[in-house]
Parts: sequence; C-alpha cells; structure tokens
Amino acid sequence: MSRVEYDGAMSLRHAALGLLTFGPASGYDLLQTFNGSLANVWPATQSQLYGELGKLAEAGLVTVAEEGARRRKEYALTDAGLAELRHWLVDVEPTVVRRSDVLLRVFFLGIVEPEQAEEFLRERERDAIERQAELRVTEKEIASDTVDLAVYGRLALEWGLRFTEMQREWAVWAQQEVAKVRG
Amino acid sequence: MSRVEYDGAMSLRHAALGLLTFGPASGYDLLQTFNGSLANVWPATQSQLYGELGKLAEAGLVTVAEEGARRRKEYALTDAGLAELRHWLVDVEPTVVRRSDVLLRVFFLGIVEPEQAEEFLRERERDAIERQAELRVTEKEIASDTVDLAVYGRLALEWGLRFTEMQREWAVWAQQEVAKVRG
DNA sequence: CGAGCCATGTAAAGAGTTACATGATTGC
DNA sequence: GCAATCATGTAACTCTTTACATGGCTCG
Repeated sequence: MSRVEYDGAMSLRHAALGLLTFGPASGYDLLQTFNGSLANVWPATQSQLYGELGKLAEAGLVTVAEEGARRRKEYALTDAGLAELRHWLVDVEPTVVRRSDVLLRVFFLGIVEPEQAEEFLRERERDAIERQAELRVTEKEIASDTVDLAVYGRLALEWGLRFTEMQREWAVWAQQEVAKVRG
Repeated sequence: MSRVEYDGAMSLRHAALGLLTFGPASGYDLLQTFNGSLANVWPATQSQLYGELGKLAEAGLVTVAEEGARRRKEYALTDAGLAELRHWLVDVEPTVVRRSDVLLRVFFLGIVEPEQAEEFLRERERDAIERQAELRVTEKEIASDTVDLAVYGRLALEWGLRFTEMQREWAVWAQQEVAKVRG
C-alpha cells in the first residue's frame, strides 16, 4: 500500500481499474477486452498490461483476490482503486490533444500530384466505410455480451459511428476540393 | 548519409521534413509552427524536435544549409528527404488506431451518479464549442499566413470544424440518453 | 502424446514529456 | 545594462511496442 502517484496522464491504469468494476479478472481476461470492445478506444499490449497490474497491486489499487490454475492471478478492485477511478472520472480533465497521422499527411499533400492526393483521400473514404462496418459488427456483439459494457459502451459506439460518418463525408468533400484545384 | 530506418510509425520525422518543403528553417522556426498551425495535429516539444533534427541530419534526409547568429542552424531538405516524405505520403498506410481519453471515461461512466455522468457530457459539449471557436481563429490566421500551409491546411482545418461539430452533437444526444436512464 | 489455448513474465528499444542548463543578440 | 526573445542542447522519466521466454492444462 504505497503512495499513489497520479499526474493526469496515463489512462491504461484507469482502463484496467474500470474493467475490474465489472468483477474480478486475470490479466489474461482483461486482455481479451482490450483486444475486443476496448480495441478502438484504448488498445494495450499484453506486456504493458501485466506490468501495469503489478504496479497497481503494489500501489494498493487492486489486490490478488485468488490464485488459480496455470499461475492465474485474479485481480479485484480495492476501495482505494474505486476511489481513484471515480476521482479520475469526475475531477481530472481529459486530454484534448490528439495526434492524427492522416491529418498530418493532408497538410503536406501539396507535394505530390493532385491525382495522388485524390487517391489518398479516396482511401480515407474507403477506410471510413470499412471501419463503420466493423463497428456495426461490434454493435451486435455488445448487445449480447455477458460483461456489461453495454450501457455506456453504447454511447462510445455511437460516437464511433458518427465519427466514421463524418470522416467519410469529409473525404468526399475534400476530393471535390482537390478536383477543383486540379481542374 | 547512413541508412534510413523506417518502419511505419513515427511521424514527427515526417512533420519536420514536410515543414522544410516550404523552405529552409531552424529548429526554433519549426517549433513556432508546431506550436501554431500544427498544434492540433502533431504537437511536439522543443526537446524532441531538436533531437529529431539531429537524427535527420545524420540520416542524410536534411542538411545544415547555413549557420547563423546565436548558434542558429538552418536546415534544408535533401533529395533523399523529399523522397522519404513522398514515400510516406503515398505508400505508407496511416495508422488507424486512436486512443481517446474521453471515450475511455464514457465506458465507465456507469460507476458514478447519472448526474455526474450528465455533467461530464455537458463539459464535452462545452469543450467542443470552445475548440471550434479556436479553429475559427486559426482559420483567419491561416488565410493571412506567409508560410503556405493554406492550400491543404484548409482541408485539415475543415476536418477539425466538422469533428468538433460532430462531437458537440454527440454530447447533446448522449446527455439525453443518460437523462432517459435517470428519469 | 501433442496441438492449442491459458497464463505470466522480462528485455530492449522507440517515442514523448518535463525539467534543467546555457549562452547570444536585440531593443529599450 | 537588463529584460525579452532567439536558439540549442542534455538528463531523467514515463509510456508503448516488439520480441523473446517459459510453463501449465485440456482434449482429442
């Protein structure tokens, strides 16, 4: 039960704490969720997750509730962990900054041929369509999920649907803009 | 002129190369742009940028074209640098993944009171409005900019305007959804 | 008994942030 | 001369990714 260091960044910690509110789970269990419904929101690697769970246990935010077969450790949220999670949810301002690989390329699209710029934007349109289709699949999975991310997870999903739609419309518009310059 | 290592990630490198297509510039000059028109797309710290310029020079993608007063080094893009930039723009698939601090919180909004969840969403709505206002300011700056990020930078800006609008509308919708559950 | 999944861990390197440190030049 | 701005650099730490490594259990 050492001191809890927390400065505002670092959300893998809170993602793990959050998932444990749905009940005790092992690192392996959590990893399935990170690769599943959380993949589009906060992906994490196995390596990172196991390390983080160790730190979380050391900090007293989770405890090893049970040790099972195959070295399995089942983690459970402590009162301190739940308090930290609530604190993060309510009091800590989310980071606004977002890096966008795509947008950075858009800035420099002037150095390639307009045809290539248009092709780039056409690919963004296709990406958006594809990702939206994937979200529709997730939509059905979530509905029939045992772990109840359904309630508020539905809000996150709707965000994704609106986001991909916006991206698709923008890509179509941007192609027209480039066509204007080219033509 | 050592070998260029490149595996698909890492875009600060390309941001720097891209900015140098508008003409030679010092680390300090580039930093102004990173803090300005690029701040919402690919922020970078002074520390990181100077380090990267050193590596870029070592790799032969840029050269020190001129050394001025106050230790100023003016960097210029080499042919190899421009080639790498074009390659990145046309051949390298942009990363799709995106971490969202906000969306992660949405997933776990069920553990706080519905009133707090609504307040959280109301803040997102305010954020979106505020950020859109900032983009409107940038819009006018870009129009009267000497460095010509204007042409395709305009496309990136429009993306931002559409994005913030989408976010605002989603936040309004989400508040209503929470109100339904609460009521 | 072996394939496949369950389950955890470490090591190394890349990418990003914050803080510290230094010095030159310009303009009032 | 001194404050502000120009200008570069280093050190330490955190977060993230990729690769490597190991072993247990179950079922056909």
